[in-house]
Amino acid sequence: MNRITGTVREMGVVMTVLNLRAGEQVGLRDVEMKALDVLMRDGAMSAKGLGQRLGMHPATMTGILDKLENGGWVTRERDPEDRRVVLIQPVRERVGEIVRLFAGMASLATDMLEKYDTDQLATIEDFLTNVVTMVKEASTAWEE
Amino acid sequence: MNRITGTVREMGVVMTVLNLRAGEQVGLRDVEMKALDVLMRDGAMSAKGLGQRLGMHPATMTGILDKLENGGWVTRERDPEDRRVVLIQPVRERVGEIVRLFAGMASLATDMLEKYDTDQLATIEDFLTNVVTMVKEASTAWEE
DNA sequence: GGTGGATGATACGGGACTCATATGATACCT
DNA sequence: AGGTATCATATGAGTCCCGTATCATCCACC
Repeated sequence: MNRITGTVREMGVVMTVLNLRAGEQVGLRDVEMKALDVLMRDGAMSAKGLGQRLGMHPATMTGILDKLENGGWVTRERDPEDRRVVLIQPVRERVGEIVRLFAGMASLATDMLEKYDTDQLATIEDFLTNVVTMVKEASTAWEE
Repeated sequence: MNRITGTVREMGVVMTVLNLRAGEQVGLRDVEMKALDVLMRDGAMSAKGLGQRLGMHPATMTGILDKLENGGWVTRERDPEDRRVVLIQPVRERVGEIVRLFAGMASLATDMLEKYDTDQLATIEDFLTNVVTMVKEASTAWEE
């Protein structure tokens, strides 16, 4: 179990590198790709909502969204329900570039997962879910 | 298994947020904490070696190391074997601050892992190891 | 054992990023 | 209708990142 924490730490390092490398392929930063990922999975949301999801300062979001909008990754539109709010829509065809970027890794991943039986997959999924909730708790514990 | 990839993606997002939040507690960035983590686990190494481990440009490393040295996180010393090389030593007492920062999460983690039996732990560890090698391969595939 | 070409780290400067604060528009409450 | 809260953005200061040039050092080869 100590080996597990060591592997998790190493995973953190290699994922940082992965995000760096992947980002330079499309001219985006880690947090910008994460923004697109969230938008693709959760759908359009307000600039503020997206900023909270990513832990970014509101003023920083403006800059990020300017860049993403200029690059054709997202569009901005006023929320008709509340005209103060700007809804961010991902441009799905464009974001497909990133999906293709990770296509190689995705196929490696499916190959890798095929080696596990159903019980093992359930264990893995349970573990990952636990990690996500744990990390979320730890993050919010530091909000001031 | 599609749920697993979704959870992994979400894990990427929450880890980005975690690193952001943890970083602002000690005034460091993601990559700087990763640098310290690598130094703590692998021991002292050259500036270049560390830069390659983290996928950072050499010139960027100089700035990062200046900051880490000023903050008392690391020391620089010439390698007697090859006087071009600068060996980076982590200052262990100081880096302990970061360990303490994650102490809460670490204890949550051990609690969480206790719920799994030996076989399940082996599965988890195997999975994590596979992820690390997979991510490494994907990263190096993009080097130009 | 001296010389030319590699290699490691850093100085410098330009461009990009991040954020605190202030501003303008809109919604909500009474 | 008036006052306050909320959302996004403009602005400017500080920081970060990297391409290039530079200096010191090593190594291979003669």
